[in-house]
Amino acid sequence: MLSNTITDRQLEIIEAAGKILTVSGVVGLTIKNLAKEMGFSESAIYRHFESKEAIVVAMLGYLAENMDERLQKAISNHKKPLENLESIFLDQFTFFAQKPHFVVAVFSDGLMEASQNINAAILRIMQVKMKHLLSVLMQGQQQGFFTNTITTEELMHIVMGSFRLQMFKWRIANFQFDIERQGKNMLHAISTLIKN
Amino acid sequence: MLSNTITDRQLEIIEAAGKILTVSGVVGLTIKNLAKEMGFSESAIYRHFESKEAIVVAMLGYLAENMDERLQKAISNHKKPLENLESIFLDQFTFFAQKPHFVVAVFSDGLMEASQNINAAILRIMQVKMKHLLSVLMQGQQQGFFTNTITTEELMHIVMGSFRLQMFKWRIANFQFDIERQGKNMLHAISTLIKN
DNA sequence: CTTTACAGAGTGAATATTCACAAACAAAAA
DNA sequence: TTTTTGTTTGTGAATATTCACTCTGTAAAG
Repeated sequence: MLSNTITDRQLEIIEAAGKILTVSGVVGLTIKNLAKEMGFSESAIYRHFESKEAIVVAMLGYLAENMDERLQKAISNHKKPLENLESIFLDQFTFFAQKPHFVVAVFSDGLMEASQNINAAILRIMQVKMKHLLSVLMQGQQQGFFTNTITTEELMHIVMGSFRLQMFKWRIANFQFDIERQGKNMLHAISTLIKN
Repeated sequence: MLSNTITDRQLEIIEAAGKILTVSGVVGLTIKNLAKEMGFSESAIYRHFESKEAIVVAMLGYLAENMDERLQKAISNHKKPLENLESIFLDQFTFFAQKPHFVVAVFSDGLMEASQNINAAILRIMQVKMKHLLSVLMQGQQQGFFTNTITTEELMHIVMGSFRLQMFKWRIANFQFDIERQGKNMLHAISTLIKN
């Protein structure tokens, strides 16, 4: 849980790493490129992080924290489950639209294979998302808004799968279409399908 | 369409590459490891392929051809759309259960970033799958078996997304659960959801 | 005077690829 | 039958490049 009090410089580096990810992908994320982006030497990077892995882990941890907070705010018990589901998705799409590099980071296997720590960090992000999603879906089923013909887990699988595929498409299209618009369409289709 | 008549040795190398992918992932797929797996020197690889990229492209092309044939056989106009949908999925699960390395290859971004040719080869595989899926889903909608509340494309997105996520889960679980059984469960959930 | 933040030069390991060369074999020529 | 010629398939050494990371020095701020 150790709430990493990240320095300003570290945050700058994380953001530079993000920019590189967006433009050049995982293979482009090298210390050399990172140093160039920061405008100083390679060795200087190691003043602020002990390893490249630490940079990526910090970045993913930052995302996980951020996402948890955002989703918590997006969901409310006063709203109907369908509205909450909508909020989750819109929140995600808006967030990723602003920071597309996280799409590369989270949905990239190149990263996952790199190290166990990174792997774990990515899974943690997925779990954050699933935690909120599960609670909303379950509530929806219990209150009779969503279909009960399949289990909550199955429902979540389908919803998550659609979301991830949407992100994948956006990514291979080089972020060249409006993810918020497309995402809204997809969300609408899913809603139609799972509504009672 | 130049049907690459692949030599026996080339096929052996492709299969060795597959084995490496399953065990060590994309990062483990080096010429050195490939040579070790084949039991001869690194340079000998270049007797059979002009580059590492060519090996991967050949491998993916082989998969695409294979998949197209298999799916064509799996689908029949005499069967009901739901049965056809089932056949597609079961065929896929059985195939990937036998050759798990293709999961690594197809669902890996590390590979996609490597080169445009590889990228295109992976997309071609997706398109093969989507071609067959779309026809079955459309037929099912026209004949009133599947819901018409959303478009065929939206339907396909949801179905494909669920399939891909299933594969992802299997992969990060290191192929340690029965994909055919789990896949069948997921298929059942989807069927329930999209049936009229 | 000590700490911080950087630069510059360098290290070893890993990478894909190329090179000159050799063994095995086959077909054709003597 | 022997000799010649060419092809296939391999070896081992060397190539240039890239990578994450380290060591040493230095200038400035506290």
